[in-house]
Amino acid sequence: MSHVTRETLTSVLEEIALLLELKGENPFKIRAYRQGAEIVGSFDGDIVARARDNDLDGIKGIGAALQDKLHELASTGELEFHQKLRAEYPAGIFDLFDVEGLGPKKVAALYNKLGIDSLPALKQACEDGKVAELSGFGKKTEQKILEALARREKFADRFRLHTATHAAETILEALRDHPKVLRAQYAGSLRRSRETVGDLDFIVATDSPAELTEWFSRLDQANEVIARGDTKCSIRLDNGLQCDLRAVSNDQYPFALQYFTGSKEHNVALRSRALKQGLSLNEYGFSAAGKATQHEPIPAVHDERDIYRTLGLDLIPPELRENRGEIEAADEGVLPRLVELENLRGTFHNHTTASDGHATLEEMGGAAIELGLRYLGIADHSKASFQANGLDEERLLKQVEEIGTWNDNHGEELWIFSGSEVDILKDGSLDFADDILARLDYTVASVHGSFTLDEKTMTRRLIRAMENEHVTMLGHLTGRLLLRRDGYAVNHEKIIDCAAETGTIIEINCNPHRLDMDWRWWRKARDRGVLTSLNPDAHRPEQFQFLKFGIGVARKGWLRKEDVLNTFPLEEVKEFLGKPKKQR
DNA sequence: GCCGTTTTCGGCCCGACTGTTTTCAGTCG
Repeated sequence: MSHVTRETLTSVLEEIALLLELKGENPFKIRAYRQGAEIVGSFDGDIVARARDNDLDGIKGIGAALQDKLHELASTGELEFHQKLRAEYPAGIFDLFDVEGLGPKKVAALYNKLGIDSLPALKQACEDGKVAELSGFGKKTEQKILEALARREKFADRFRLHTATHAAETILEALRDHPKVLRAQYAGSLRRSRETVGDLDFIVATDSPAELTEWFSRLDQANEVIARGDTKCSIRLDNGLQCDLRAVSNDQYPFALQYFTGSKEHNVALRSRALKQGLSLNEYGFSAAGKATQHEPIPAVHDERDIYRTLGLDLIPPELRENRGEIEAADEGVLPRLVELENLRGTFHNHTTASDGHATLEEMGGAAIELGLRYLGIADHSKASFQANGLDEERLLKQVEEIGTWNDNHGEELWIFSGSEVDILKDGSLDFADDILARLDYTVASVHGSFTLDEKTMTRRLIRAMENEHVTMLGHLTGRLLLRRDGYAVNHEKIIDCAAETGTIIEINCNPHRLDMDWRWWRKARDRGVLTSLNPDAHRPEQFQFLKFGIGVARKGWLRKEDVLNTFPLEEVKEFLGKPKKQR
């Protein structure tokens, strides 16, 4: 029996939904499977064990049929219903859904009428002009499919935050400078601080929407205009990133901003709450829902806060809008006061030219002062990371001396903590002996090799490291590189429990390639009493800017100022690091 | 397939845009 994970359950449910769509099944049944996948994916608890034990009663959205199917899948590793559906279509057909402009109806037509079952077959059929002949298709559709196929080979379909943020801020600035724009903001997953984004959404309030969409389509950055109407325009930038503009009236603006910020799941939950109050909510406003018996006046709405207030909720920060308990918390008035960039007083885990950084200790210190930080933690690589010019004991102790000199001269302005990003070796031991580590102010323990251990062994390896008195924090927990490499297998729950027991901090690595540990785990970790540190892992001064991405992760993870070590004043950090780990 | 202080049956979010049509289906968000 193959090993069943949460991922197995969600992907099977999603695949069933797709296959049912191909067959032209009842759309509501299809949605039930999709929602089932969503619920399983974000379930707070060991959903795999619950499914195996047939203990799924009372989970909203998982009815009798899905319970049976999940139980069968979790206990046997297979699901007959799924296998049978799958056998009706070739495997390559799933790739067709990824082509822009192709949905279930068109994919079904391509397969049923032309036998197209793979991307190469699709390309060939378009080039032969066969696709244009199908009813419901035409010359333009055929051309667009070819373009979409070419684009797939050339561009990524998702983008990391530094790329997306840079483009978004440039365009937002231009929008706000436009004389006909009253208010403007970017919405979508970027506003929610997701770890990667698929496209950018801009909302503007204006009295001249058509003029704005026209202007947007002519932006310098627009490599291609995908669509343009009187209220909506989509362009594609040179790097393939799609940007959508929605132009609305000033009255509609808060609704459009709320709606397009999402998430979809959050909005669905919000709308159903509105309906219970006799209100219908969409991207343009509130209206009376159902049989309008006697409708109370709908309160005026000027901004997002008013929308939430009308629904009896505190304003929910965009980062929390994932339908993971934020609506309930807002209802009870117990939303956390989230940490902000301005709360940060220092930062740990930064590199210098001593290992693989591009700036000297003095340059990094100078940049930290310019940023207004009160303290800085240096943590260069250890000797096992020879590819990164890791420090041996001698060079490390020399650096400790240099930092001492810095503190003698500049400590009043910027205090530097001497540390090490010490490698966790394959067996969980550390790259430096305890007596060396004891001479440092702090350490970040990270895995830089032997990534392919199985989950149990990898988890044991990390736990052994955390049990060391001298390990202050764990670096980039899973080693993932977003859009490039999955993290190594590790049992997050056990790591979080161990961090809580041993008093080990888990860093949020703020590098936009990592953003590790993932935001989805932080609320749980926080509730167990685990502390984090927002670490830019800066290899050059500009990379202190990564802190803003880490703040996004922390906020998405429901973290408050008091959950983040580097919001503490210097004296408190010194006191904290001076205490034995267990007492922190 | 799921759900129920309107319902155990009959609902389930919907508006904008494009392309293929000749009044609308499909896709997207």
